Amino acid sequence: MARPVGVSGSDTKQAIRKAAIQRIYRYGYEAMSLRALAADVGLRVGSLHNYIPQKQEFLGALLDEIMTELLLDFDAHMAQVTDTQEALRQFVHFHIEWHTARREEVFIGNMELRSLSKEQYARVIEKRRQYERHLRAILARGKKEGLWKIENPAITGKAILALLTGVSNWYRPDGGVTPKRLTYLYQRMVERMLQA
Amino acid sequence: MARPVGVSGSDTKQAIRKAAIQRIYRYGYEAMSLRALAADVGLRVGSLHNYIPQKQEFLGALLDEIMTELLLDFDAHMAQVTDTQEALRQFVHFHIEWHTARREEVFIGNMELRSLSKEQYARVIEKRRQYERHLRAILARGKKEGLWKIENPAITGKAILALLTGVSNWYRPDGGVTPKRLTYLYQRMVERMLQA
Amino acid sequence: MARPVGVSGSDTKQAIRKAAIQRIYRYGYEAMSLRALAADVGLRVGSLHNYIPQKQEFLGALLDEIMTELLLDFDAHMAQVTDTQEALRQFVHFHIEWHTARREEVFIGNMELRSLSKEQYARVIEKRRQYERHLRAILARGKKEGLWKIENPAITGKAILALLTGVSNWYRPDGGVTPKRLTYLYQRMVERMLQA
Amino acid sequence: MARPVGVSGSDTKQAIRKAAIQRIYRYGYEAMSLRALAADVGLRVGSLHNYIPQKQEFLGALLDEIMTELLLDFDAHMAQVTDTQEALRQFVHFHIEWHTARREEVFIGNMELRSLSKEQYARVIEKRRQYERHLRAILARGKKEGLWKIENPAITGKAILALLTGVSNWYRPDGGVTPKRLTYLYQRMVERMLQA
DNA sequence: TATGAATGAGACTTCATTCAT
DNA sequence: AATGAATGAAGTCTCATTCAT
Repeated sequence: MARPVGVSGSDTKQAIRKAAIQRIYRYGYEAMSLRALAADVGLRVGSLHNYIPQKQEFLGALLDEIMTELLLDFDAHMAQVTDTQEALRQFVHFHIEWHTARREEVFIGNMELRSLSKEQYARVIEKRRQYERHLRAILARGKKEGLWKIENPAITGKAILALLTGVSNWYRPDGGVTPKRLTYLYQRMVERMLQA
Repeated sequence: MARPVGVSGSDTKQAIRKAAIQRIYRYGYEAMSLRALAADVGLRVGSLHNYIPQKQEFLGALLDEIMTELLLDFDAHMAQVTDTQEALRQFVHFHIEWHTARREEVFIGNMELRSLSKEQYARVIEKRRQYERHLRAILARGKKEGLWKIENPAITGKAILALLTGVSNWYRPDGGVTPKRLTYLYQRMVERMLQA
Repeated sequence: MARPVGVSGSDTKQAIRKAAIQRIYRYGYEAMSLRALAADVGLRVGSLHNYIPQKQEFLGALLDEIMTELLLDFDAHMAQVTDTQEALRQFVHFHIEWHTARREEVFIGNMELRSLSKEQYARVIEKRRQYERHLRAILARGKKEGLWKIENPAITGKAILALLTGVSNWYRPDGGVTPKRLTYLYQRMVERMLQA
Repeated sequence: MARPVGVSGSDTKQAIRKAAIQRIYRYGYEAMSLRALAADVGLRVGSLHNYIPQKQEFLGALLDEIMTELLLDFDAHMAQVTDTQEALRQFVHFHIEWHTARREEVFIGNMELRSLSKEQYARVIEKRRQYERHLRAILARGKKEGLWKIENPAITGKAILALLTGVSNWYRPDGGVTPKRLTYLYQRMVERMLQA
């Protein structure tokens, strides 16, 4: 059949992306069949290949985009921040906000690394490390400034990230805790963790 | 064909279990083909079905066993502990130890919940919650005793678990940090997080 | 979209024909995807259907055209020839010339008969037989005139055609042998084959 | 379903090979669907993969086997022959015999070279060239011994092979000409072609 | 005339599973 | 206990074709 009236490929592409994120989040990349994904957006599996020529490439591009957006949003968020203590607070703020607002994406960004090809993995993991470096830089500054007590900066960085990212494992938008409150609680926890 | 000399069924079963854990850990349950698993232990896929009648059931049993062992080991570890502060320290100790010694099992115990059937999920998640309740009980006692400042016990519990469990995402036995030292560092972090 | 400046539909049709011949020659009709063919001439697959409504019909028409041209060119070439010996020489001359100049077309004209529908096959094979009859007629005349020793005219005809057509399997225009020389060599071979 | 009573994999393998040769001969490799091939031997398409893990590899192996057998049979056939003229006669004899007895295999061995991967092609074409070299060696000997008039040995070799191989394009076992008679006719033709 | 969106059929392939041997 | 042969379902992907724009 030809193109239906009033259908734009760009809309469809977005719809596919959204549906894919949902499915990967819920069942995992391997368990996402293209047939089911197509059905989600009202297409037949053959039509999907106008948008997803290769499932594997699609995953790589998706994770790359997620990490790229994370980095860009982070830069924008931190642009004006100079004070180190404020930087840490804003890191927590940003991380919690992003990880609650874009919970699914964040989750698959962490979980489906293992489903990437070697090349894709290298590309995405580098962006992930870059993000971690941002946190470690803040921690290093704070340590130098004598603000915090940090025995092992590498482990402390990993620990804080695990602590914060854990939110995406259980947080539900309708769960009775606002992102604002969540942010506040985690800021306090992190600050206490680093108390001199 | 008859059983080769010197091979016992139980050994094979253990070998399969081990290989399966490795594969699920590395690539995920969906990505583990029984053909490949059979090859790992020197069998053909047909023979595997003497040990794994159903792939799905196998996963359920595996995760159930892991959680059961976790709970049993936990009970044994905590048997003699009465003091609340010591209990927290021992919780961290136990958790870190188990999550470094049995990293792969822990990881798939968290990740592959989504691959379980509804019934399996319910059974396993209940054990998981039970484990969480142990931690929450300690936190509640500490709060009541005025030891710690805990604004939201549920979230604090989730946070501590995320913090600790994160270890299994990056810890490598050959990475220069001993489990003992790791335990110490995390004990300190957790205690500071809860400082009054 | 409108027709780009300076592009005429007829040019495009010729370009498609040429590209199709190349592809069929190299990989075979079944292996020629219309997607790839479209790309060869700078179109998308959808646009191709303005020129090739049906792939199968296209092949039928292509082979029919090739055989028709072969027959027409043959008639033109032989128009003035009356002497029998000269006729054989000119047959060889014509065949070699056509089969080196239009190597790909000749090749697919022989090879892709099996990809035709029954009706197409009947139409094309009839033209092919007609061409064979021209040779057999020459041979028959020569036999009657006592020029050549021919024990089994049918087989001799097949043999000569196989001999000559084989050229299209290995001949390369840049291979160090001119068509003229090639013609001479094959004329001698054929004449010797028929020596009384 | 499990293995039916009285079925041996080896028989099935032979049946598949035979059916594949028939199909490739008739319709070409690209046009041979594994579904159809499976049906030919009473299997479902999935079962075929116990015998044909990869269609492409299967073709490569098939053509390689054909050429290998051709070379082996040739060596056996020529083992006792020393006289040059007799060698040529025996070459024709062998070639005609093989190309009538194993017409389909020979045909696909020539035609489906283009469907091979680069590596497969290299392997098979080398065996083909080896066979050609056998003929060229005979021709060279005859030329040196002054038996024949050969202006361009390379082309003469190609020509003779095309002449002889052409048989597989039209010969039918039930067509009224015995292989013996066919051999005789082609021996005569070839000898005349080379007359000094 | 050209495009892009869609389709349905069918391609090869992988998979978990079954069961006679 | 282990194998090999087979199955059916489903996987990703390709293809020729259609047609509104």
